[in-house]
Order: sequence, then structure tokens, then C-alpha cells
Amino acid sequence: MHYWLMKSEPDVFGIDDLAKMTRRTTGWDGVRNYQARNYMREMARGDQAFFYHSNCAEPGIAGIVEITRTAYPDPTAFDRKDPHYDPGSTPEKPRWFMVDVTLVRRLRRVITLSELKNKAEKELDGLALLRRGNRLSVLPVSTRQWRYILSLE
DNA sequence: GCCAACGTTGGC
DNA sequence: GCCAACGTTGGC
Repeated sequence: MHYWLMKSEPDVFGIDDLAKMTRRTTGWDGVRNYQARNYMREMARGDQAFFYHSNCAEPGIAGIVEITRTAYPDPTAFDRKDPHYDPGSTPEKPRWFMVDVTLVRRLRRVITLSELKNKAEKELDGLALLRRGNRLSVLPVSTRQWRYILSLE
């Protein structure tokens, strides 16, 4: 059992959008970064992830999702008309992968990035999200960090 | 293999 | 909209 953090822009796809999906489940497609891809391939069924709202007025953790399908080829990479199309990825030799996530619950309130930053020196020392210049859209969270962040709720 | 140019991310 | 900090690309 591992914990993760997955970023999404609420203007594009936020936690309210996930809540409206059939079975509150969506495929996490469009990831085009090797390290983020590798993290997704490490995910197991039942792993949980924070649903993080990025690039918005109040960046922060909005909810919890569960991995309900492990990594499989991301078909948007094969679609010439898709903005994430990558001619280097083919069905025979896929380069990009995605997982399915299911909403577990919204947090009672958004735990903001600025709050997390306030804890960066102590309780959240080493949190990948807070490391300088980190732009990965999929990140690991330790069990200790996970529990501590939830205690802020 | 080096590295400049370019594109992207994402907080502010 | 700005811009720092990346990652990627491609000429050499």
C-alpha cells in the first residue's frame, strides 16, 4: 500500500468533475513525463492518492482517490487529433501509461499549498510537492506525510 | 556528449 | 501575465 499525490487543474478537470463521472471514476490520461509515468506504473490497486488542485486561485489538496486500475497504455497518445498525441507511442510499443482513479471522498476543506509550506521545515520535511522547482504531476507521499496531512483536515 | 533554444508547469 | 525552474530537442 502506497500513497501518492496527483495534480489536476480544476479549470480543466477538478474534483467536482470527478464526482460527476460514472462510478466516480476516471482514467488519468495525458501524463507525458517519464518520471510521473514511472510512478504511475508503480501504483497498485488500492493505493490512495491526494487529488491536488494546481494552477488555480487556491492550490491545494481537495480530496482522496483510490487507484482502481493499474497502469495500461494511454490511448490519447495514439490519437493524432489529441493534444497529447505522441507519434513515438504506438499500440504495439506504447510509451505512455495511465491508471484509473476513483473518488473516495472530498476533504471537508481544501488543505492549501501555503499551509503545507508552513510545515515544510518540520512535519512535512522532504515532501516531494514542496521540493524546489518540482513540477511533476504525479508524486509519492510517505505514510507519515499522508497521515500528517490528513490530521490537518 | 554538449549545450543553446525552446516549450511547459505552476505559483504568484 | 510574469517568470523561475525544469525537461526535451536537435545541431554540432
